[in-house]
Amino acid sequence: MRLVIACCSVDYEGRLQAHLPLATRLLMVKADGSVLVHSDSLSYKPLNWMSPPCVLLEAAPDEAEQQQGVVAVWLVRHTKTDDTLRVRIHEVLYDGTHALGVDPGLVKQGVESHLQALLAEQIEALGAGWSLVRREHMTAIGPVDILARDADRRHVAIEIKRRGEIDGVEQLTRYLDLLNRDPLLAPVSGVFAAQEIKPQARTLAEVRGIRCVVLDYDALRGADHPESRLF
Amino acid sequence: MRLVIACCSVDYEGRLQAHLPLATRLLMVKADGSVLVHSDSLSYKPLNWMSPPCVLLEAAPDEAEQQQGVVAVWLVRHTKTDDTLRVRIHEVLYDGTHALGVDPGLVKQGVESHLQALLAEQIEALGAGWSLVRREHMTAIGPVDILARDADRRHVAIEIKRRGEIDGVEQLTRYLDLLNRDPLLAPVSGVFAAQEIKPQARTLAEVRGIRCVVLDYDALRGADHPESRLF
DNA sequence: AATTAGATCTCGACT
DNA sequence: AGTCGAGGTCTAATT
Repeated sequence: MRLVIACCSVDYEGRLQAHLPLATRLLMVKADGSVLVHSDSLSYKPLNWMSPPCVLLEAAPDEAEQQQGVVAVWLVRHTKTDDTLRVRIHEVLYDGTHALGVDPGLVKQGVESHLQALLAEQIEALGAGWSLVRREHMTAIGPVDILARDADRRHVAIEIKRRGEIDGVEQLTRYLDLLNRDPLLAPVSGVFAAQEIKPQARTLAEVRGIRCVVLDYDALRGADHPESRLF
Repeated sequence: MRLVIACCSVDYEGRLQAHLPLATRLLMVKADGSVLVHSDSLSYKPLNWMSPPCVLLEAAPDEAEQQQGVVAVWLVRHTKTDDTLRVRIHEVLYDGTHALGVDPGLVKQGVESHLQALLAEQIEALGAGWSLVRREHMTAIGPVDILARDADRRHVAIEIKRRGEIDGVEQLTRYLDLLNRDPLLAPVSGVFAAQEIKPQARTLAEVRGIRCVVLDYDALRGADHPESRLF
């Protein structure tokens, strides 16, 4: 990884056009050729960047650029889309290269798939006498997260989100429309389950007769496998 | 901005739990206190991070950590949510601080708002005799991008996206349902306009009688204001 | 402060 | 290669 602290201006042209006026920034060049331009605040997202696969060409400034004080020009070009990033460097304050090696990568816990697994194993948390039919029940327009039966053995389609918003209700509605056309399944009711449900989503769900359930991840995990924490 | 190249392991606990095994990485500490952990590949996104507002506490390793070769521990805590990032440093390969100053920020061109402005000014691009009623026409569930009239003076609601996907069609459908209940406006037809329309979105739109239009940003810009390019 | 919709979304999984 | 859905989404704009 090459790190350069430089006073520079940056222009991106590709899916849109973007311009960064002259200022001091961090330029990060990664082993895969990708380039990130970071300022000293507003974390997470670079001000400007180029994703791999791309190539970095370091060129000499032309006469007009030299007169404006440009000492080097980086031309970064995406090899598939021809998006380009042009960095005009006026002053280099630091330039260092460090060997980092391959990263073993991130281990995650607590995402939607875990919620789905936990709820499937504890389907009776939605009501006494409920039973699981299957996870990822396939339909013509995609898989329903969980298909279950209530205490009266009637089918229930369950859509699970970490954050329940309006498009999740729309998605569940499409599944319910489809499932209710199947005489072997109908009538199928709906449950919208999430760690957090937005007011608009709740309102739309209730209008459509879909039950909303707020999930407590820690409670589900604790009740199910108290010993299974990764950390 | 402080840059540290170090062999380290990282643990995040907050909205989920995440663990990074021991490896050499770049640690970036910004002026606002935020911390980013970057590897040498997979651009754009840090492996792990902490957003402001947060505080970095540099602590001495405890005995168990010392025996594992930990020479320093960074504890980064979000001051509102209590999310924490724990960086255990085994070896420091570089540690430098650079003053960058405030960044003047990014200037963009070519995003959805530009598309909307261009199409509003050239509404006749959708058909001869069409006229603009207004942009951002307000409804009870939010603003419709463009409300127009066709050659027969009938109302048309236009939803604009850079990439047209299924949720955009759902959004327009909700607007149309609502607008068609207003006797002063009904009947209102729909146009789904985007630089790119996904097949599923197109199919759903056509089933619902919504016309799909693919927008050419360069053509719209060129036809309207050939002299107004920012670059 | 809370909510909504856009993003050069990115990223991974699956077809 | 394209498509779809999730994300510690992030981020800016608006209420």
